Amino acid sequence: MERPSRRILLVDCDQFFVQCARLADPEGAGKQDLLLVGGTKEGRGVVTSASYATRAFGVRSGMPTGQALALCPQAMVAPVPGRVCGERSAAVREVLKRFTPVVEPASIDEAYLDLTGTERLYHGESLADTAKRIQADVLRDTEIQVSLGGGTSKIVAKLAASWAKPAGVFIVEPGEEESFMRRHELADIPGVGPVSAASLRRYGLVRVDDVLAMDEASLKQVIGDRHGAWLHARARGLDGGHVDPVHVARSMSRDETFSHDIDDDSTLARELRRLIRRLGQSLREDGTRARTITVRLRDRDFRTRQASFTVAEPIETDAAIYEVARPLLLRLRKDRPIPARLIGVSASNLMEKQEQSQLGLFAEKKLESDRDRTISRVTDELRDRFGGNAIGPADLMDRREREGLGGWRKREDEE
DNA sequence: TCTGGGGTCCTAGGACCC
DNA sequence: TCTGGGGTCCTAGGACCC
Repeated sequence: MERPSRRILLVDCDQFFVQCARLADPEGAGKQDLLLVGGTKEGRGVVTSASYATRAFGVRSGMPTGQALALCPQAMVAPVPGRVCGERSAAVREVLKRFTPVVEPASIDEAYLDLTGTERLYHGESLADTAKRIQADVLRDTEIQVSLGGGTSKIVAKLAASWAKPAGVFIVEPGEEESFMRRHELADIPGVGPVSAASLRRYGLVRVDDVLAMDEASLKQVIGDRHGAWLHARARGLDGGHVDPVHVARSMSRDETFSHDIDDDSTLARELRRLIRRLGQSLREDGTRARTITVRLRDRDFRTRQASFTVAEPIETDAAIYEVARPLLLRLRKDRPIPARLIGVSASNLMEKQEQSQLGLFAEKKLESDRDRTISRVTDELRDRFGGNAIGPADLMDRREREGLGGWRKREDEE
């Protein structure tokens, strides 16, 4: 028996950061056709999102802002309006949930919807008509313009959305997947980036057509079993993916590119502590703890190095994270002591609080106590109420030192 | 014109255990 | 005294996405 084909939509906000910047600043950015969001004239940023008018000049997102301004000197540069982006993203999601509970946010400005089984509920309405109603509701209730792609798989819906832009709807009917895929180059397929595309090109594989002409066995012989099976399916518009409304974070990270390279160990240590403060607060807000801490440095020459360490018992306080991170930073600096342009810290091996009661029993040394965690939550509340700098990390760390919990602050190299 | 910030997944080698 | 294979965990790096 044949299963009914799935009805999947991808809802994608058009130039999302540009729309948000205009909503955040209606009198300034709101009146600019030529608008770049992200980076500054002087700084090292890149364009996060470029308005459609600037794209006519060859501007693309990901391009250094300086380069974009060279192409389009009249453009206005606006910062990424973080708060507005978060609010509108959540608002769009709420509208989508009115149409189906199966909503999977794929990024801040995209979400997959699975409408399989809603035919009767919507009285046999076509997927295209449902998509148009979603589009109209989102615009009316959030002021955000979206495009929608639809099809029988996530990959088809995703590619269809790019044909729908801007402000359109594009549905690939069941049975039309292969002919739709033939319109594309392999590099258009999500997951085929510049490196894979270049290596496929060496085998004469450029368009989806080139892959459709091959049987799976020959394809596997050329590019390997794993990649062969993967590409064979994608070229036909097939992926194994389901629309999964439950998101579990795998990692959390904070990083920062400096306005000028930093070569001083104590300055780097201070930046690391600032990032850990932000990371720690996010972890606690999320109700998760981490077993693995990774410190990352990007050197002046853009080489990126990282060092990580896994502890037996998951941690969540700034002081404990710093205790793990500090030696990692020292090691990276010792290995290659050249100026750094970026420092980052990430937490992975995340566990929810309920999962972790068994783990700490045999840990040789406690990195944080229940009391530490309570204090750090109180600190979060104070920060929320009185602003980011009300209480510094030193307060907690000094206390640890007084009580002999940490040995890491022996060196006179901080602040 | 020098290259953001936040993520996910995969690979590969070595340690360690059975 | 030498020789296995399998499984899991940790670490480092890289491709890729928005």
